[in-house]
Amino acid sequence: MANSKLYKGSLVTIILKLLNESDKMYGYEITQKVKALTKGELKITEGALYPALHKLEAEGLLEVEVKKVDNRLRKYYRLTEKGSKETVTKLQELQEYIMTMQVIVNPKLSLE
Amino acid sequence: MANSKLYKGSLVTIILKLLNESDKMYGYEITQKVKALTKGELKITEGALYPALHKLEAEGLLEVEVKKVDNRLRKYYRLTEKGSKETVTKLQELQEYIMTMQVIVNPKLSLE
DNA sequence: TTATATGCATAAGAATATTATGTATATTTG
DNA sequence: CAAATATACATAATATTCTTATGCATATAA
Repeated sequence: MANSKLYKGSLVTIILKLLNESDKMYGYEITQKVKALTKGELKITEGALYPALHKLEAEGLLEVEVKKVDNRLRKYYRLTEKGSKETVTKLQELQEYIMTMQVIVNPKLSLE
Repeated sequence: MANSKLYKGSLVTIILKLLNESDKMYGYEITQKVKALTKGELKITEGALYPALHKLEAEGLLEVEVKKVDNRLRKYYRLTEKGSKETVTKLQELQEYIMTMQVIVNPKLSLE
């Protein structure tokens, strides 16, 4: 992915969340969407994205539909039911992660 | 570290921030401090911590002072000036990371 | 006296990402 | 019109970071 090492481990969460919003997306579209949303801050590399998509598919979280558009292939991915559930889990984990880090970084905060 | 994969990449930020608050700390103390702050949510493993401390020392961000307490060794680490500067950078990166992820996760937000 | 806590360390392996390629078509630019 | 850039997928080699498993040693609690 990009610059700060903190993004390590976030890719699956990002993919699942985007698919949860957009119904179906193809790989290249995901890279462009993230670049646009983050004003170029975060650039997902193909070497990370495609293997991640394949793994999510193998795990049954995504399903694929191949289409030919403008004489070029597109592999559209969409969440399975299992993928939708996992999305909820991943988003909860992200919120927990953020809260935990806030507590460590801001000594005035504390967890209940 | 622990459970959610999101913590990957966060260890250095955590170490630097804790040392920035506490002046000097030793390894075991760091693991206990994090466990206490996060109510057990996050457990830093020794296999991750000690190599990280050694690396930060090798990079000149930390300096060491060995002390014998109760007949047991303690290696106290404290930030160098370079380490203090890097702490600021790492905390900024954490805030950026959190903002970026919020934008991706919450479609109603956007970056300026 | 046996387990747990304190305190350090490293090696093997897993997981995740970067960098570098490769293939192919479409479109923009000089 | 040729060359560069954009679109679209893919994988292999390498780097980075962490988990798990060990190992050593002393102190304290059960």
